[in-house]
Amino acid sequence: MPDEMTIGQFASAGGVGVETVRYYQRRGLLDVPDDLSDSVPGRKIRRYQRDDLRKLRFIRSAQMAGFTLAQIGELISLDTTEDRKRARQIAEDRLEALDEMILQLQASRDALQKLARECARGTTGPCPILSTFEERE
Amino acid sequence: MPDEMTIGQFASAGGVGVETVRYYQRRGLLDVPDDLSDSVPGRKIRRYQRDDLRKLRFIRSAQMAGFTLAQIGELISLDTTEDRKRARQIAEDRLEALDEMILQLQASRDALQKLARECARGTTGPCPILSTFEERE
DNA sequence: GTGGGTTCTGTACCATGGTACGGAGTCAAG
DNA sequence: CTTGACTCCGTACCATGGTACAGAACCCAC
Repeated sequence: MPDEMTIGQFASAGGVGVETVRYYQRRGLLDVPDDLSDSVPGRKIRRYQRDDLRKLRFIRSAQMAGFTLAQIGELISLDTTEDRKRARQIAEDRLEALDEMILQLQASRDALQKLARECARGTTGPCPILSTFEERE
Repeated sequence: MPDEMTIGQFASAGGVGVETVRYYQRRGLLDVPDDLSDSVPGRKIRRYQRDDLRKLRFIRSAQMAGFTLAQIGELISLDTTEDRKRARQIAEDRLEALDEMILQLQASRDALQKLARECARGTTGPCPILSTFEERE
């Protein structure tokens, strides 16, 4: 992976499509690099640095953690500010939501496993799909 | 909760809005009850039964488990058929995805907790937000 | 028997997170 | 010095999962 990347290399290094990179730029999550009119004069194509990649990967990870793009935007802008309190607040809110989500998912997981087992037992008649998710509220 | 419900009672018993019920009907996930022209002749307003509620709650739970409405539709239709194999397949696929999701979420959880702790320690300077999600891939 | 709150039907609109496309410019290899 | 791949920019389109009307009919209470 070269140190200066074109958008195509950058996107695939981050595991996304070129269009997605541009979308994140439109959303203000990634910034558009070097103004390409100044600095290196002969250059009309933008280059992306490792730092951009770091940010892009952050976006993907945070998304996996259930943050929306809007929240991710806030996190990124907090990264450079001094507002520790706000950053911590966001993290803790998400932490709480995440814990709840994990519990919920685990319950669903168990229900599904039960379903798979029920389905495995015996070979005729319908599986009790609807009842699998019942009485767990 | 009465045994025969109007759509409004039905929706709130299921924890959704009336429009959502209708949406699920349009999607074919819930069926539209008794044709209201035949059966009880004087009646122009549909009634929902406990069984419908069971289905509605199933939909919500399955959604929580990460199923899309399309998959849920398939599950529901399998519930009454004999295709145990297919039902089991779907359940197992989702089980796998769910396990992965839970792991991912737990990793994110840990990263976030770390972030919150970092933010708590010391009161000045930015929190290391971006780096929190780093090097865990 | 007249309100006011539901219901029914249809169609329109919304947010989120992308994906696609057209047309022009750029760049590196042969 | 052309050709083919990639970039830039704008705008349009997409799927998912709803949410919001409008206009008419209904139903229950007073």
